[in-house]
Order: sequence, then structure tokens, then C-alpha cells
Amino acid sequence: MINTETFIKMLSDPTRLRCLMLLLQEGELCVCELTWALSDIQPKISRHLAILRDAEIVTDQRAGQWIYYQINPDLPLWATDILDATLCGAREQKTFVQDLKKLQKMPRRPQNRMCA
Amino acid sequence: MINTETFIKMLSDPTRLRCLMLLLQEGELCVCELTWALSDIQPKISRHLAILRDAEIVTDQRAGQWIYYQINPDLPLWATDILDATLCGAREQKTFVQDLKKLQKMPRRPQNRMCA
DNA sequence: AACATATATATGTCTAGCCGTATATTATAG
DNA sequence: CTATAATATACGGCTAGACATATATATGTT
Repeated sequence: MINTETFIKMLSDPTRLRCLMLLLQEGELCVCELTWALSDIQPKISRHLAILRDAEIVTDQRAGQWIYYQINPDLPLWATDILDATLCGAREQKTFVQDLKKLQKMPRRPQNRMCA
Repeated sequence: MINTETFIKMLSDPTRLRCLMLLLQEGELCVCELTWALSDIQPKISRHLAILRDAEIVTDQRAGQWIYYQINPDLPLWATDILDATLCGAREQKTFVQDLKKLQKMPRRPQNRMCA
């Protein structure tokens, strides 16, 4: 089971935190959606998602050529509480607002598996 | 006002996190108490507390030769929520339990100002 | 098969930030 | 006015970890 120190270290990189906030907000996103939303390069996003996956903070699931990530539903309560509180803070900050807006404007966005 | 990214970065150092957890649990502690509790060296504790003070996550108050630190009471709600959730997690981890136990066994512990 | 798209990983570089040691500052006691 | 205790800061060294680029792997399409 993950401990608080490790968990917070995982959140302490801005790219990882932005990905997690979007995943928490949206439920499930693939690498190309996150890459688009953050206006960043694919290997960087992929690498950070791999770090989060190795720490069991997110889970991944392949759907065709896309790999969808989501917050690990089995996180301990204190961990989801940290994420929820962070999202509350992020909602009033321009980085998150911009990321979410950018995501919603993504052209040819692969349909979210949750809606399939 | 502090943002989520900066706030979490401040928590991401183990020494700072341990100090914050003890401060949240105990209300107010001086440098020598934290130094004793963490079994670490004074300049290191002092430096990390200065970092937290500069980020306005803690406040300090001199009482004679001691300087007492506490969690900044004016933190935004999301920030105190993060700290509270982290403490919930920490309470079940041996680092925090040990730190707290060590603190309580400190000889000639300066009386806490809150009890004065 | 050939090509395009999505994702992952490998490699070498670079820097933010932590560390220990030494020293400075401030307060109390004698 | 010393001496001691508590705390803060300065300095140089070191390393974890983030970066960009290049390449590998996997899937889907024609």
C-alpha cells in the first residue's frame, strides 16, 4: 500500500498533477487527449503516466490503439481525499481551467470509453 | 495566494512533510522539538521550516529564545483539507507514529505556549 | 505487405534542490 | 560582560529526476 510520502511525491511534478486533475474531472482519458490538453509532447506525457501507473495511482486499459488511463479506484480514502481537495483548489486556477477548455476543443477526439 | 502546484511541492520533501504532520497534530512546536522528534540536525530542520514560512504554509512566533511554528491558520480550505487527509494517512504509517512517540519522550521539553 | 496512428521506452544531458559543515544572530543566565 | 542555548543563514558538493530526441512496439487501415 502506498504511503503518504510517496503519494505526494508523485503529485509534485506539474505534468503529473495536471494529468491527474483532468483524469479526476473527466473519469477516463487516453494519452493523446492528455497530450493535446496540456499542449505538450507525447513521450513526456506517456512517461509521466507510466510513473503514475507504476505507483498504482492510475490504472490503464487498452481500447484498440488507444490506452485509457483513470485514477485507480482502489486508492485508500486519504489519497482520494487529497486528490479531491486538490481538484477543489485547481478549479480556481487558470492552468486547470485552460487545460480543461483545451481538452474540450480537441478535434476528432476519440470517444470516451465510458460513453460507449 | 498559493496554488496547488506550489503547495504540493512544499509537501513533497519528507522532512517538511514530517514537520507539518507533527505541527498539525500538536498545534505548535519549536525548532528544537521538531529536531528531537525527527532525530535530525538543527540546521536542516530550520532550513525546511524557513522554506515553509516563505511559502506561507506555516507561521512563526518568537517566545523568548524559542521560535514556535504552526500551520498558517489562513490557508485556503482546499489546502487544510489536503493536510487533514494526509494526516489521516500518516496516522497509520510508522514514520509518523515514531516521530510522535519520540516527541512525547523529549526530556526538558519547553512548555508549549498554547498551554502557558 | 505497406503505411499511418497511438503509445512506450531508451539514452544522454542538465538543473533544481537537498545535504552537511561552518558560522552568524539572538536571547537568557550567571 | 561571558557563556550557553536556540535558531538562522551561507557555501559548495552531489544526486534524483525531469528533459528532448530518437527509436521501438502495437494496432488499425488499405
